[in-house]
Amino acid sequence: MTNSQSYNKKTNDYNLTKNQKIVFNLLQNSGEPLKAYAILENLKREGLKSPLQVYRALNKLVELGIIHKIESQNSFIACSNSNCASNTAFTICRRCGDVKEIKNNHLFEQVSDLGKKNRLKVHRFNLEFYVDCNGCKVN
Amino acid sequence: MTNSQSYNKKTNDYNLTKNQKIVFNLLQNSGEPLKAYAILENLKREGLKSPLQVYRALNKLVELGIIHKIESQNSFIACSNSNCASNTAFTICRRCGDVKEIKNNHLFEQVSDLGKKNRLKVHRFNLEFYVDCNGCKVN
DNA sequence: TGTATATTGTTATATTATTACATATCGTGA
DNA sequence: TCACGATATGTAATAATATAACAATATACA
Ligand SMILES: [Zn+2]
Ligand SMILES: [Zn+2]
Ligand SMILES: [Zn+2]
Ligand SMILES: [Zn+2]
Repeated sequence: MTNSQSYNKKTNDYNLTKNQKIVFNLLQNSGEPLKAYAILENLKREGLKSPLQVYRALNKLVELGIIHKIESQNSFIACSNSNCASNTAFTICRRCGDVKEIKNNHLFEQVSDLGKKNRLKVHRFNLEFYVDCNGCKVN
Repeated sequence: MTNSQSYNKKTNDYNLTKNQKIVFNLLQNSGEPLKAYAILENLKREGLKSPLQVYRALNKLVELGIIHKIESQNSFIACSNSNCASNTAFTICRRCGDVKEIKNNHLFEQVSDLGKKNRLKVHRFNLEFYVDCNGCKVN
């Protein structure tokens, strides 16, 4: 790749299996959060037939840290951060639900520091800022 | 009350209705997160009969900020913070699921500052530290 | 090859949450 | 006091999300 902004994680980087690949590709191409049953609908043409096929792939991809679950939406989004290391930070519009992953290493360090200062043995964290997004702010 | 640590929010402080009161009291007495259908089971003796009665009460209590939803568990816990103002911070044990609300005003300010520094119009935030709790750390 | 591990396919089922609609209660101003 | 709108309740049905159980395949690798 010529440009770090256009870098996308490759499915082969992780030895993904067939189902894992097609689910991951869909999420990466979508760029926005998708729900499991929406993914299933989308991928019926690719041969997926049951929810479990989708959930199994999603669970594995979450485990690898290359997608994240937006718990409050039961949706899944491809990681757009090359190094979030399973720590996650998002903005979520409280009106339209638009989700963006925060890419700010300084913020990640500061949140980790907050955990340390509170003497917590933090394995990972998840931070969600509920905001008015640019599209909704004006209304 | 003689002691701020023993202070519990009173149902009457919020003009709660009958169903809201019994759900809130159960959560406050429990002290740990409960799931909607577990609440329903518990409160059948109090006359609750349908999931919707529970969900309606829970939604209202969340809106008031006196309980919080732990999204990753689909569970609900009474707020143990007198002033979280709908911002929330928790530790969640990644092994046993034990949840504790963080009471550290300084932390809340710092996280709010992180939002401001990122030029976000933050309505509220939710921060989850996935930890090994004291009971599970030794294992 | 043999064997353990991981993945897949499929059906059924469990869990979580909302829609729809009828009824009742509460607050407030005429 | 009454009328009215807003809020809360009761109930049944159903939607949306997720997992259990089990058989069959594929993969890694000693
Ligand atoms: Zn990420
Ligand atoms: Zn928006
Ligand atoms: Zn709280
Ligand atoms: Zn624990």
